[in-house]
Amino acid sequence: MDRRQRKTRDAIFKAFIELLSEKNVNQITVGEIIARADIGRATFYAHFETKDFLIKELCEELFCHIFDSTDESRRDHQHIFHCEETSSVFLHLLKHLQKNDNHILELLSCPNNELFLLYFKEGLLKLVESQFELLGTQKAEELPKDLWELHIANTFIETVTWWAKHKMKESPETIYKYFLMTLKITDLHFSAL
Amino acid sequence: MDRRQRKTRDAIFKAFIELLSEKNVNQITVGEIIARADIGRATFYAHFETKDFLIKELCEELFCHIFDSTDESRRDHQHIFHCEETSSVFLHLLKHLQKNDNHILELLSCPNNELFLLYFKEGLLKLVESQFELLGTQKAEELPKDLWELHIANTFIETVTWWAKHKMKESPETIYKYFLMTLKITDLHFSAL
DNA sequence: TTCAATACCGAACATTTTGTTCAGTATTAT
DNA sequence: ATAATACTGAACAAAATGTTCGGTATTGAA
Repeated sequence: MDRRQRKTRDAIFKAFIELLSEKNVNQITVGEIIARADIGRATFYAHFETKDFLIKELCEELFCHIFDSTDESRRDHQHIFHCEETSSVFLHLLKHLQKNDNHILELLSCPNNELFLLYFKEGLLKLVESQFELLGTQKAEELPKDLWELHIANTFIETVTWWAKHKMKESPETIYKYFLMTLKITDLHFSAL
Repeated sequence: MDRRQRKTRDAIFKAFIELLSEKNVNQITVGEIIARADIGRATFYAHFETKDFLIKELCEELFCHIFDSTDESRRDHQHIFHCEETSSVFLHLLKHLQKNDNHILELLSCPNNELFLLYFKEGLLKLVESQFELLGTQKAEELPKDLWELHIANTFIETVTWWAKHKMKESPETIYKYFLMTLKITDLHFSAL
């Protein structure tokens, strides 16, 4: 990609992320973005058809490396930071998130984060599904497989956003523990519901 | 409330819900809403400041009765349909949803449903919290209480949206079972993650 | 029934935002 | 050097938002 393109693209992303921390998505206009990014109006539209597409591509770019890094077929990828092999891809993900490259967690925890969560969930779901193939079928008769996969993805997202809202005071290991604990519940709690 | 007000308000809600099934939120304009609702432009703005407020008030109105009906202090409310007492407020909720009054499930499962889910979650969370007070503290040392409450609310929403996406073929009882099953997980599944 | 209050109408208007066009300039890769 | 391509910036068209206001219709209460 042309260096100029890369530059303006990043400027737009940066400006947009900044604005997101100040107001919610619907209130951000293209005019504000180009003013902040300091680019021409025509340039913006040369890059993105609409604001929704901007968000979509932003998410793809941000989430891409983080999910790719968990992909079995690309295990030999170069990490930005040193990454010890852990038994769980989820713990792996949490460690990535802790580095907070590109303000991913800010995006996921800002007001009006719905769209970001949507794209994050999309990637996560693929990951969960691929993990499941490795594991084979499990009690499919009782609980639909897709619902179960959905639940794991949702629970991970819920745990991560909770973490972000708590300013990430806990360690990735603690959060991973919480993640497992919310998935695995003692009978005690249940009967009361 | 003035009958005229009530009438236009409902007309706006109805038009908006209709449009939602055809296109996503961002693409719906005020112009389309007033055309469909067959009201004057000024009238719309007399009722709602922006589209976001419209959504907010729509949700409040729709979710109000469904959550109120689970409120302990209002147990003597008149249900729209006969409602046998069940041990679980969640099953109670599912039965309400099955009736599909006011297209609640359509809203929760349409594309760009993020805002609706947000408001639904808000109400649900209050419900869960109130249920928890009755139950007392439970292993608070190990898993933060708020995270646990969040998890129950999220799991319920996830199960319900899954149900809606499946055209609600399953019975409320089955869904309730799934809801409990996703919360309660066997050790088997886990170790592999 | 009468009457004051108020909600709606609808058209006109100002403003904002969106999206396009294009000639000129700057940067890039080769 | 050069051809291709990306950016500029201003002007423009189109669409959407939000406001104003005189006139009309409905309502709830006396």
